[in-house]
Amino acid sequence: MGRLPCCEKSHTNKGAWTKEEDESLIAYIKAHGEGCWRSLPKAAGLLRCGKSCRLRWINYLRPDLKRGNFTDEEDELIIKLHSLLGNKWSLIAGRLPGRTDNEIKNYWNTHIRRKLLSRGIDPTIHRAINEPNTQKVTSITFASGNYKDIEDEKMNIKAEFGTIKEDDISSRPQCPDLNLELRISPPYQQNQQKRALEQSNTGSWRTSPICFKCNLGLKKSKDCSCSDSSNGNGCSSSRNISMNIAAYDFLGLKTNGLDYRTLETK
DNA sequence: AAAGGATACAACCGCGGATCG
DNA sequence: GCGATCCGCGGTTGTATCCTT
Repeated sequence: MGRLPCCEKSHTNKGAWTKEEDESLIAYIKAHGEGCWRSLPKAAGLLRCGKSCRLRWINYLRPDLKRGNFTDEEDELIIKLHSLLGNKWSLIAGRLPGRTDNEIKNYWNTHIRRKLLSRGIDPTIHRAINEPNTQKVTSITFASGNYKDIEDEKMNIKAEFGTIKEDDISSRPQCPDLNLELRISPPYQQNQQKRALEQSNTGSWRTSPICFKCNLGLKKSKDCSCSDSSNGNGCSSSRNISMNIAAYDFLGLKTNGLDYRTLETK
């Protein structure tokens, strides 16, 4: 069964937005707020479909958007996040304040892909192009990370999820470029009580009730395991959850004064 | 200076998941 | 439980601008 069109195509404008249309949209959203995109065009007096309005607002008109060139810092962050998340542009955008998924996607396709290719790296799998691709893996580079911290982190990840094989940790060449073959599985539940006790004593990150998926911004995932957290809220109310320290260290995001813990996912 | 190609990015399209009645 | 509807995402396209010849 096909979907109904999102709007009456014959009565809508397409193509580039005019200044007047922009102004109408901004004025309407300022007065009434975002949301209800389907009815917004009519209410705002725009001959556009709701999706078009939403896109225009989110990608171009929102006042908190950061226009202009991407910094090297942002470049590297995008590469790291892409190596971990793949083409999940909205999740990546959620870690870059003032940037939109569309902008990052375009930037990736026009700049970063080329940059990686010029470095001899396959932008899809984040591996050297001439390296035999026996297995798709997620590569994460901690260029500025402390190696001991990384080793601790690997042990912590193992303890948390119980799914990284011992030889993955001990037998890898000891180099700062961490190449984790991530195996995401239902979290390790057995020690939750013990960890809850630790939390009360130490406040340690390992005791956080927020699951790994939520740390990655995969809220409301069916694999989410923190819905039974002590406050009863779990991921469903975690729109403003700060990334816990472990996760953002793990992602290599704690860099150069940018505190990504404060960022929201959309 | 003009033509053609390359690049950048705004906008569109179709799909899937979430939500509602 | 099911269909209808809405929203958001990722891929793709269209077009303006820049660059090269």
